[in-house]
Amino acid sequence: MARRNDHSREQLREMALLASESIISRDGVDGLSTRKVAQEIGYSAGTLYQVFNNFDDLVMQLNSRTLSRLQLQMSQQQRHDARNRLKHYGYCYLRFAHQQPELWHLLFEHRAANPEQRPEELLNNIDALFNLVKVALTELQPTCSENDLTVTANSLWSGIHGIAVLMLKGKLFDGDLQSAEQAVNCLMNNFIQGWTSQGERHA
Amino acid sequence: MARRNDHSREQLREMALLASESIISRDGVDGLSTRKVAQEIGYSAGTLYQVFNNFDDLVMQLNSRTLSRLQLQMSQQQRHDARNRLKHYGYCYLRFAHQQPELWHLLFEHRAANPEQRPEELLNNIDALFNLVKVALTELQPTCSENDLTVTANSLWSGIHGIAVLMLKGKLFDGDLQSAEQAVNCLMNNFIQGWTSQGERHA
DNA sequence: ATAGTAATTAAACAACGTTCAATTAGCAAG
DNA sequence: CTTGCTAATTGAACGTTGTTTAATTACTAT
Repeated sequence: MARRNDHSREQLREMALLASESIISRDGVDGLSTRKVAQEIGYSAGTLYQVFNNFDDLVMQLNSRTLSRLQLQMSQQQRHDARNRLKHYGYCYLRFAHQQPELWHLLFEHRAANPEQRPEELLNNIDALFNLVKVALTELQPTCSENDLTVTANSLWSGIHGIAVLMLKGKLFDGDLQSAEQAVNCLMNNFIQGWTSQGERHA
Repeated sequence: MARRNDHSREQLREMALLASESIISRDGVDGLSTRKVAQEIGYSAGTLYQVFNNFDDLVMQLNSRTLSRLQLQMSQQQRHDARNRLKHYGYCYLRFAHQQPELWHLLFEHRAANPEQRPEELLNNIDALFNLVKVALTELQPTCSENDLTVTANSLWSGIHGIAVLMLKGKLFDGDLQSAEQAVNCLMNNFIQGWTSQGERHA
């Protein structure tokens, strides 16, 4: 029996999340289980329920970490030109999905039994990510209304997300990064070209 | 014990797939199980393995049906104008996802343990769907090369797919159909506008 | 009718998330 | 230093899951 003061609750949480990431990188998303995590950190499965509400809670907290890592990668090395910055965001997103397909899959494809218990941290990180896109778009069209901006950012970024999804799904883009990057490039170029072309705005 | 000549193999398959769809619409994707299907058709779980290689095989065959239904919806009521046809495809795709979220989720989000055993029928249906898009794009740019056409169709359709994914995910677009349609409209307008604008092509 | 074949089943297996009574460790008071 | 209380930890149990297999049963052909 592990002693009671060996690790604090916070340490336990940290260990469990770390172990989870290790298990996922070894056995894939479907290889993650409470019993494996428990064994890896030297506790029994029941103890995990002192730290997490349930399995989905563990996954959510894992996703929070993943998302903030992604956000970090995207927000660093800012380019001056808004156009190139948007492209950079798309490539970052894609590269992240390609480098950590399992964590990415868990982040965007996991279905919680009770979606209501999504931690705020995760929702905030999503918002922060979308704001990066909106800021860049604003620079391209300073006169654009807030509402149109939101729709446009949503549309464009959904597109990038779709490319990442289908890249990992494997069939489209031969599942390789380069051809997916080509798709991001194509989408970005045409979308931005259309959006900034004189005449009517298409929000 | 169900009698041996009560149903042919093909009938059994049909019954199982029908029962599966019924279970999914009642209990959701995660409510689908071999035992439930077996019970619903009056056989034991083991018998299913005479008709399906495994659970994933059943899901794949279910997905084939779903996809061909989607393809049917998309290919009917063809509009003459290529631009409007593309939009129609997008709306169809979105509406289908919205009306049958569980089957749609199973179709695009299910991860087979062994992805190699995807039935050809499913792959063919995917190709057929993409061809609709490519044909419409060709009409917009008859001089476009086959390679550029493929990249463009992939990019555009991935974008539509991404919107559908995030609509069902619930957070973006408030999870409602109307605002997702707005996003499709935005993406389509800007993308097509950019792609058909004079000057450089962005494949 | 009987022998042989093939479909069907029930039971078993391993693994899953989750719960809970029992146990044990740590701390505080006497 | 011992005793008693509290709370962390555990192992076993429950109800699931997909899948396999030995035994049984139903049909067919001789």
